Amino acid sequence: MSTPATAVVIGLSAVVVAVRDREAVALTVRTHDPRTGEPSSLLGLPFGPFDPDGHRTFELALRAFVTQQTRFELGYVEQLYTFGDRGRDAPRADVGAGAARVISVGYLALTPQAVRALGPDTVWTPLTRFFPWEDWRRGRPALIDEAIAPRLADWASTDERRGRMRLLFALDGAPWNEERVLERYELLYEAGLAPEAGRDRERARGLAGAEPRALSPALGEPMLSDHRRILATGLGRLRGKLKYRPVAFELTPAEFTLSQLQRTVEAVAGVSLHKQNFRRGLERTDLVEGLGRLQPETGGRPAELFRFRRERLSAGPAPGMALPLLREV
Amino acid sequence: MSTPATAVVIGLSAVVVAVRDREAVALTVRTHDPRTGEPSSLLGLPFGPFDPDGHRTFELALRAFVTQQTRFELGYVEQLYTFGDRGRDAPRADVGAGAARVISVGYLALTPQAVRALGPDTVWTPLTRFFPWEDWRRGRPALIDEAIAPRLADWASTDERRGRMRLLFALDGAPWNEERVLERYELLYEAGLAPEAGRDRERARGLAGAEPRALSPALGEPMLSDHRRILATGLGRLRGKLKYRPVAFELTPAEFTLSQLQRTVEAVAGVSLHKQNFRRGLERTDLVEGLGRLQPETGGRPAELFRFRRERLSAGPAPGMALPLLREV
DNA sequence: TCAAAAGTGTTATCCTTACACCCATGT
DNA sequence: ACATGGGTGTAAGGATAACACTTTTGA
Repeated sequence: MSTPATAVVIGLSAVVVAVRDREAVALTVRTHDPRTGEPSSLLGLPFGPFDPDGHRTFELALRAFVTQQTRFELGYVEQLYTFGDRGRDAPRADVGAGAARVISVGYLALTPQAVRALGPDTVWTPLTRFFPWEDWRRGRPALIDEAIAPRLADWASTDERRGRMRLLFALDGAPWNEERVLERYELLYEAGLAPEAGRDRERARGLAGAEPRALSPALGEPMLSDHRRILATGLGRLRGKLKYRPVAFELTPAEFTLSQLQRTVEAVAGVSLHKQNFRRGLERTDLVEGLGRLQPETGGRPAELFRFRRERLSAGPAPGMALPLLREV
Repeated sequence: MSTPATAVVIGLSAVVVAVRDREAVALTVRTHDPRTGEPSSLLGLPFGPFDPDGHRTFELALRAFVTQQTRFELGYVEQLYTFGDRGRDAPRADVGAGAARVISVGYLALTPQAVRALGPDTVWTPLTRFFPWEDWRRGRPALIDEAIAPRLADWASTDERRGRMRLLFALDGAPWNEERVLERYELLYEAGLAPEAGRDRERARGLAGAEPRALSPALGEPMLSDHRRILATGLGRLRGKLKYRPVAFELTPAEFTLSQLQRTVEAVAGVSLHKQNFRRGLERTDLVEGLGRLQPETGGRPAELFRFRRERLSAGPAPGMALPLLREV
C-alpha cells in the first residue's frame, strides 16, 4: 500500500446574506478554540467538510450542514469560487493518518428573513463590520481618507500600486465601483492592513494557528481562516448580479413596497439610488406587479404593496435592477 | 490509524479557446484506454490531478500541466466552476489504498494563436463538433427543428419541460439566447440525448467505464467524462463575458482589422453582427486605437490596422463589446 | 469593369439622467 | 398645519437599431 502523501479535504463555506432594518447582514458562527474550548474572538462563516461518501452534491451537503449548524434553511444558493492557495487556506487539518490540505468551495445564499430560529453561537452580523469602507449610502466614508489612504501610503511605492489604490478606493476623483469588493480586500491584505495577512505570515513561519495580532485600529473586523475573503467574494458577486438578474427579490418578503425594495437594494449595493429612476427601471422590466392593497405602516402616506412575478423567471432570461445613482451629496 | 473512507482527488480541466479561420476551437486531447493502450474514440480536455504537496495554487498547477501535456503556454486564465456531483464525475480513480472521488475544477483560458507547437495527441477541435446547435451565424441551424425538437418531443411531457425546451432552443418564436450553452447541454443530457447520459447511467448500474453507446445520429460529439459539460460552461461564460469585459482581445493578435475582430466575436458568440453598429459600439468604448497602417491582404479594399489599448485595463473597469445582432435572414 | 470587402451618413426610437412637484397619512 | 414618506411629469441627451450608400483594392 502506497502512502498517500497529503490528503485533500474539501471545505464548504456559505455566505448567507439577508437585509435587516437597512443593513446587509451575513450569517456568522462564533467558534471555540478546539484545544481549550474557549470561545474565539473571531467570527467565521458557516462551514463544514464535504463527505465524499455521504454527499451526492456539494449543494446538498451545504444545505444539510448549514441547517444542522445554524437551524436555518437555505433558499437561493449559488457557487461562488473555489479557493485553493496554500497559505491562505485554513490551517492544515488533521485527518486520519496525517495532515490534509483544505480547499474551500464558497457558496452564496440569499434569504428574505434575517430573523429565524438560529442555533447557539450563530449570529447575523452586519457586513459593514467586516468592510466598513463599503457603505457609501451616506456619502463617502471618512474612513477611506482618514485611515485607508494614509496607511496605504508607504505600500504604494510603484505607479502600478498607486493606480490600483486610486481606482479601487476612488481616490482623487476616481469613481467608486461598488462591485470590486474582493479586489479592495485583497489590496488591503497585500498591504498588510488586514490582520489575516499577519496571521498567515506567522503560520508560514511555523507559529501554528496564531490569532491575528491587533493592528490599531483594524481596517474591518477580521474573520477566521480565509472567511473574510470568501465573504468579500460573495458581496462582490451579489452586487454585480443585482444588476443583471432579479436576485433582489430573494432578499425581500413576498409582498413589499417599492421603497422597501429600493432600501434592500441600497443596503446590498452600498449606494443611494434615485427614487423615480429606480422605479422607472423596475417598471420597464415588468418583474413586479402592484397588488392594489396598501401598507399603512410607513410613517407617511401609505404605500402600495407589490409582489415579484416569479413566473417570469421561467418565461425567459429575466434582467436585474437599474442602479441609477443618486448624485453625491 | 483510522481508515480514511474514500479519498478526494481534485482534477483540473482547462477549456482553452482560440479562433482559427472563422471558427472557435478548443484544445483537446486524444486519450488512450488505460488498460489496453488503444486510442479512445473520445476527445477530452487537457486535464490533470492537483497535487496538494507540490502545487501552491490551482492556477499554477493548471498552467504547469497544460504546458507539459500539450506544449502550450496559457495566457488569460479564469476559474469557471467546481463540479462535484456524484455520477457525473470521472469514474472513481484508484489512488493509493482505495477508490477516490474526483472533483473537477474547470478553468477557462483564451489565446490569440491556435497554431503552435502541440504535443502528440493534442488537437484543436471546432466547438461546433460538440455543440452543432450553437452556431447561428448562417441562420437558425436546421438541426434544431429537424433533430432536436422532434427527439425531445416525448421527453417534453410537462408544461415546465416544454417551456424550458421552447426557451432554450428558441422554438416557436422564442428568441435565441446565445449565453445559455450549459443549460441547453444539460437539457439534452437530462432528456437522454447526450450519449454521456447513457454512459453515466450504465456506470451507476455497475458496468464500469462503459463507453457511450451510439445513439443515431448523436447530438454533438460526446467527450470523455464530464468534459463536455465543462466545455459548455466555458463557452457560456465566454459568451457572457464578451459583453462586459474586453476579453475578445485575448483572442486576437496584437494588430487586427475591425472586421477580423468582428469575425472573432461572431465565431465565439455564434451570431452575426451588424457591422456599423458593432463599430460604433467599439468606438464608444475607446478600447481600440487605429494605427494608420493598412492591411492589404483582404481580398477587397485594404483595411486599417488597430490595436487594443491594453493600458486602459489598469485605468478603470473596462467594458466589453456591444453585440448588435444582424436581423435574422 | 466587376466582385469583394472596407468604411460612412442618417434617422426614429428608446433609455437614462436630471430636474421639480403633488399626494395621503399621522401627530 | 406640517412633517414624513409615497408617488408622478417632463424634457435634454445619449445609445440602439435599422435603413442604404460610397470607397478602394485585386482579378
